[in-house]
Amino acid sequence: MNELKIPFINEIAQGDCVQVLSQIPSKSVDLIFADPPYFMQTEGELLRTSGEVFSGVTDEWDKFENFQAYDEFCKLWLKECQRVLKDNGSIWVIGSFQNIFRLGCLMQNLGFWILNDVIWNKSNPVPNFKGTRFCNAHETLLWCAKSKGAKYTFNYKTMKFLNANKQEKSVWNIGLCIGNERLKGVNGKKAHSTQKPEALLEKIILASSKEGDLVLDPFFGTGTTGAVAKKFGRNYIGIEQNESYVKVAKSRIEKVNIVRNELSTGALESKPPRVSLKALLKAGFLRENEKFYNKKGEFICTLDGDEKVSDKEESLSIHKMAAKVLKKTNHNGWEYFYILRENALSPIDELRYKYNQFS
Amino acid sequence: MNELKIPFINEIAQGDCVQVLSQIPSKSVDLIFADPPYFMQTEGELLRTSGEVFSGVTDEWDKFENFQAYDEFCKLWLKECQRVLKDNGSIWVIGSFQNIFRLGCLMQNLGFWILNDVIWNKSNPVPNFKGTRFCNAHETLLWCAKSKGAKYTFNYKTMKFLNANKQEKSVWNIGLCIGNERLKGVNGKKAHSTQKPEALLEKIILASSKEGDLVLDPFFGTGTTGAVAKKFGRNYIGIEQNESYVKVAKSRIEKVNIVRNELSTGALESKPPRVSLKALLKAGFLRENEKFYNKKGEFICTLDGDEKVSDKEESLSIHKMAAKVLKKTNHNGWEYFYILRENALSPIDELRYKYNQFS
DNA sequence: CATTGATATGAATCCTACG
DNA sequence: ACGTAGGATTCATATCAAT
Repeated sequence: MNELKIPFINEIAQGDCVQVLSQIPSKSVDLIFADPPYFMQTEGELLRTSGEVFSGVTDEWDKFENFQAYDEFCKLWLKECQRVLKDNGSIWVIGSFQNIFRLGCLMQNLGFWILNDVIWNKSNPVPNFKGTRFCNAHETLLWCAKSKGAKYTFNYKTMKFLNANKQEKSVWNIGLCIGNERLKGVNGKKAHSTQKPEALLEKIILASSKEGDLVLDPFFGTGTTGAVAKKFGRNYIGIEQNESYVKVAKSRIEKVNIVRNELSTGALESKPPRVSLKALLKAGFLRENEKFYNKKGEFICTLDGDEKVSDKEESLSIHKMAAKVLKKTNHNGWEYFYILRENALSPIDELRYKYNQFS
Repeated sequence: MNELKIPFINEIAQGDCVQVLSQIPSKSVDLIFADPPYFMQTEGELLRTSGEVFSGVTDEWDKFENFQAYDEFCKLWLKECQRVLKDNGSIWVIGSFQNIFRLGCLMQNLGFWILNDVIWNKSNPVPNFKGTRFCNAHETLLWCAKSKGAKYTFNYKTMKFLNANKQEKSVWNIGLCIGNERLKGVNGKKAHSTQKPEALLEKIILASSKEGDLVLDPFFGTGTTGAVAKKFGRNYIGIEQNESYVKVAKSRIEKVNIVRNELSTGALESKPPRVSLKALLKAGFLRENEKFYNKKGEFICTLDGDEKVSDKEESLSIHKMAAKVLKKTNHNGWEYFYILRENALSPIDELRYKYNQFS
């Protein structure tokens, strides 16, 4: 195995994003979350309807000459991200309409493969004070595999569990980062102008990483990614240029308590053991010529040899036989068939778990 | 005025999109809605969980060699759209993650100015059958002015009215086009693989066009844009290559009934008449040294000359005076002040409407 | 007629571990 | 790396038949 010496693990590297990235070995990171400058192109002051000045993003780090300069900057850090990402890793990038189309186009051109564009639908957005457009109530996240056809981690069942046991969709309703969660500077003002809510990072990390994975955030800010990574038992690397952000992030992450549960460990993703009929027969869990019934107790077919079942017309796998009965193309035979034990129906699905336990 | 001879008004031009566009005069169109091919890049067959083949988009018109070919195609029709659009017109483009980032980037590069990216959040999306990603439950619309700083139509109050009198946001919850609305071919199958819901076009047209405006759709399909344009008293031009789509669209639009109400006419957008205090005084609606009260009947200030009001400290406009009392920078004085008529408080806001009516 | 249940379907970048 | 067998996977609506 290649023992890569990866620097900055569970640390914050203060410095230029691309320069620090260049020190990280290729294919060493499982997950990347990037919240780059949005290049908002705001001009002048925006007044609230009350007449106060709205405190938006006016930071120096959000200023670029033009689209071309912004594109070039993004191409640099995106290429480095692609290099440090493991072949089966994935990357999330967040933006809004000012920059996300440039990022998406760039990423496609670089060979990233978009898995989803996820909409962060803000439940409490800043209104459009002047009534000149629709209230901009969302931001867009791009979730990409390293390349077309590349593998990636997706904890489908964990996401489903967190969504009232329904398949999670591409639109997420999450509130802004406000209240106690919003980090304040010594002056009582927000410490960072674009701090992301932990709920957003929790979903991202639980969806697309495993316990012990390494999560990289090249625009670490006040460290939401690091805090959530630590909370759920992931490792992190933070890169941040601004010293005051680094300071805030460090003390924040120190205070984080680790949570270990079925969500963070990926326990919900476990798959049933792969056991063959042959093995079950050999171990005595199935009998020769065993009769298979459906849930209602209707006789369907008989074990034929040690691999297939027969309905006297033909010999098929349990899956194909279940599908045949249901007039479908595919069906899971383990879930369809029952056998008789002590005059009662017993699901064959239990057998593979028992076999796995006792062997 | 320039009397442009615009062809194809309230007709469907059958032919190549760019070729037909080239026949339309520059700066002649108020609104464009474009639903181009998405370049879905699907491969092979997708099976439903039941084992049946899912009938997605396999049309020839959605096939392109690669991103470059797609980009070049889009650049051509987008440039023509920009040419035919009036300086104060706007354009909507719809897509999903396969193509929208390319379109957005292209449009920014061409000088279009993004006003909003609007999310069509589908209430009943097709699930992800295999559980491999988040269910793709939305599409993205780009709404752009012709250039930075260009004017555009936005019927803010109409949108607010339709959203339970709250400012409309950038995420719209709208269902898929199904049921009776979905046009069927003679075989009973969907006539077009990607027919858009009328609810979507209704919102777009009511938000960003005026009665009598000309709405262009360069990818007309089965004519949802034309049907909704006609319904709300707008003119349309449809461009569609496929003869069978044109046929369906024509008969569809013929059956459309025109609806004329406060939404379609833009009546909700009317602004209060601009009347000066001087004019009100001269016409006798205000008296010399008239006393101004707040809603509670508390005396606030006195008419000072014929342009300002005075609280004995200073002489200000009614707006600045209202703001001063409320300790704000700005406030609408017309809505704040009342006068005494027949021993009752009467809003001064009424005066400018009365003046307008009788003069 | 109201209710229930089975079936159909919608812009889709839709499997993976093992040999 | 590549082919193949095993087996895991769906939500909201509309329609229509059956009760």
